[in-house]
Amino acid sequence: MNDSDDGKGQAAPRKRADARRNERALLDAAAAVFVTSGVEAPIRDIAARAGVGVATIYRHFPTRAELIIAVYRHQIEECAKAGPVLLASSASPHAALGRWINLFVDFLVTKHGLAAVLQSDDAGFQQLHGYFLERLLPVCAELVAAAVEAGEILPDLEAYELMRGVGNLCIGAESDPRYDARRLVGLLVEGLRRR
Amino acid sequence: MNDSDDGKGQAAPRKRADARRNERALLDAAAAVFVTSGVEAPIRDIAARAGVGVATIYRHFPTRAELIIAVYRHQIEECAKAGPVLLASSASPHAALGRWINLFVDFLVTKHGLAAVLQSDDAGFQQLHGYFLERLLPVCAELVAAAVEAGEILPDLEAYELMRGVGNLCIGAESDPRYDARRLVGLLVEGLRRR
DNA sequence: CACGATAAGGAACCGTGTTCCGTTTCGCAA
DNA sequence: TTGCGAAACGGAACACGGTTCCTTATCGTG
Repeated sequence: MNDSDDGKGQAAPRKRADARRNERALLDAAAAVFVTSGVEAPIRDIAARAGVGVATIYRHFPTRAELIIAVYRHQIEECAKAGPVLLASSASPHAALGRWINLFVDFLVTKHGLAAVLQSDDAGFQQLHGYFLERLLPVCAELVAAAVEAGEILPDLEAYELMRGVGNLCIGAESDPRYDARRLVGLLVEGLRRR
Repeated sequence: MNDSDDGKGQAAPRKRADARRNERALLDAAAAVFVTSGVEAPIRDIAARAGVGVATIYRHFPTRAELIIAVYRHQIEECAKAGPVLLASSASPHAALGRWINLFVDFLVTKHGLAAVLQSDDAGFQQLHGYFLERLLPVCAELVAAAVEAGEILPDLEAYELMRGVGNLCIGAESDPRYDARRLVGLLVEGLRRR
């Protein structure tokens, strides 16, 4: 990744030093606040923690989704990259799929409120949903396809539906000790299996 | 937990006629608005539709959860009552469990936003969560127990977890044609099966 | 019919997201 | 080093929805 490349691809108009400093401060502050108050924490809290005004957040991250993506982009990349690795190193495609989904679940469950916001039908979060899909769906689809080809699972479920289902199962998992999302996801993956 | 009866019925101190009229109007208005705008529709919308002031809603239904419960109470009762019936009339306990869960899913999926709000960790909705649990968990538990006893499913999942999982899978199902909650729930139930 | 209790209505209040605008800071060049 | 225009900033102001408060209207009984 490039230091001043925002990932949009075109020639970046060269940002001012204070802008870069603030962006960094915002990312750090957001990460910290997300941990304690969840990804829906008030904008003002994040701004305060970063020592900037609210408008500065909007300038750098016009939507909350963009801020969330920026904070977690690295971890999401990691997860995406793990797919092919697991496929190559596991005993079977179905096993790889299961392990990869565990990775995904671990990520979601440890980010307070992320799973919920990911499925929100609020317009501002479509971006977030879109980003996750764009980045992780191909990986998931590859694993599913491999498992289908190996005859381990039935070909009747789209990878999209699987990912949404898994995401849904993770909602609220961090705030209810009686609810173990991992177990249910495991059951779901088990249910895919051809019998 | 409940002082004998948490319903409306018995020792009511005799309400005034206009109060009863407004309560009815509110229930009708809420039902209509829930259909078009979901269960999180603005209070003011419901008040306007019923032709009353906002305070009147709070007087009759102090929390949104109470309003939602009042609107859907009848259907929830129906669902609860269907459990034993299905158990008696189905070929096997596992089949009965599957059918009953389908009923539950159908109910949730057709109530815009209800599944989401059901899992919300917002304090005001704990009541709603609590009511569903209180009413439906015993039914589900009975079906699960029967299936376990018949040796059809493994005894390693609490009915609570199953219900929460099913509820979670229903989130957002009404607003995404690519996502079929019924199918995923079916897979989950399939995953329960002993193999 | 009068009067007290019950209920109604809507303005006001509060917290949070979002926008606007005057002020400050930066980076460049003279 | 200083001056200047553009970039960026901060916080007040606005929008919106939930919740409360207080005054007024209505009910129903004596």
